[in-house]
Amino acid sequence: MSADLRGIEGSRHEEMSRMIPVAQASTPQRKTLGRGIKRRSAFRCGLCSFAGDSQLSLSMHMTQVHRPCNSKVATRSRCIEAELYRRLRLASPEQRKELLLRHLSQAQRAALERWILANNKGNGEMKDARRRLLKPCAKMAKLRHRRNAGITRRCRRLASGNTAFFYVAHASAGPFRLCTKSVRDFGVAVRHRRLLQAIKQEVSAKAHGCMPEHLSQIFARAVQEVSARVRQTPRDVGLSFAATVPAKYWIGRELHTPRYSAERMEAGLAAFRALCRARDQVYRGRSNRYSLYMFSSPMEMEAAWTQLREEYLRIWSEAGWDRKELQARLSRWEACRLPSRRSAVLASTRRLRDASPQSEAQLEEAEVKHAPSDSLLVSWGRLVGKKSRFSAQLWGPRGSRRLADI
DNA sequence: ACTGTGTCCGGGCGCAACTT
DNA sequence: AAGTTGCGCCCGGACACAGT
Repeated sequence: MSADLRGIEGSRHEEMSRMIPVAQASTPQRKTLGRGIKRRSAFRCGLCSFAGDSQLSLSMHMTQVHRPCNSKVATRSRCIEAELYRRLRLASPEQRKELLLRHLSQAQRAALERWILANNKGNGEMKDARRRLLKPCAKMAKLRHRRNAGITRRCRRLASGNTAFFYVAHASAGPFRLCTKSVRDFGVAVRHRRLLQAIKQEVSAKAHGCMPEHLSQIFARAVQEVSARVRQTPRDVGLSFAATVPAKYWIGRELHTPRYSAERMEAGLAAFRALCRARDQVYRGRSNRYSLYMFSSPMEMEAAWTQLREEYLRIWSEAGWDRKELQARLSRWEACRLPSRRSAVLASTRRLRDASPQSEAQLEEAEVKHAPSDSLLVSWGRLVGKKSRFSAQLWGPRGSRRLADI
């Protein structure tokens, strides 16, 4: 089976990758720096001379061309069928069709189809299908309720003593969490859910590779267009939304705006844009404790958090919430996060020390001096804006030094 | 009584460092 | 080189509680 499909690797992957658009891949602020991947001139492979024009083309290249030929492990990234299937889903239906027709032989198409049928059981929802491939047992309970996906049923006790069920449809469209008003009729909730799904699809179709600040316009337009198309006003379905920005590094969770009804779209989008502006001062993307500080220094992270925190407080207090309580809550969340932030810094410090022997003594001094105390992270906040010796040594004057530059 | 809102939680995916 | 691990990001769902 894999043998059938391996025929597509090599000469064809460049052309394929050019044709598949992928979210994030071309997003300018995303920096890709990893195994054999260098960022400088477009998307260039560090192991050969291949130069792709998107992250997808490069990752396809890495997976297919540099895949070890003796690998027998069927992990997600090692399974050709799963990988091809995953990437095809990133393309639009037209592009997918063209890719399949142009680049796969009949035998390969049949092989892929067999694999999809074997692993997918013809389920409509791709996401659950994918989960099912990975953990067959764990997801079965949810698949039984496939029809209910995206609709929450709530049981309420009425004054008469009887109970009644209400349904609320919800969905995510990028950073926006959408939900509708609760209704008694499940069929109505299903229609609401379809509307939300349509908005979601519209947003994801148009948001490929765009900057986060443009997402708000795309979202607003999607709500308008889809509502007009299905002849249901946002008011009819009681559409409301909240937007989120990632903040796990600082508080272990996302930050979100209050919920805004569709009538207050502009206010909600303004809040979202404000949070984005603060959040996007530093790297946004997948990273771990080792790679985090390749992109932003702790001081930069701290400065971004200070601003993000301020914006969050402003937005919620404008919505009528008590500022002191909000501050207390943020501090509580922050406190829970301090140990892992500290370990990230230590991991990064050790890594930089190993990579930069000439400054070893200085780094060790900094580590010994600061490592044992949680106050290190707290003190960063105070150091922001000052030219601290610590920051100057590790990350250079502008805090933009990377391992690759060392 | 009914509805809207915020919080919390769990699970999957992707990436990169680490270990074998 | 291959496999493992840890973690951030993303998403969906459940629930309690306050407001109308």
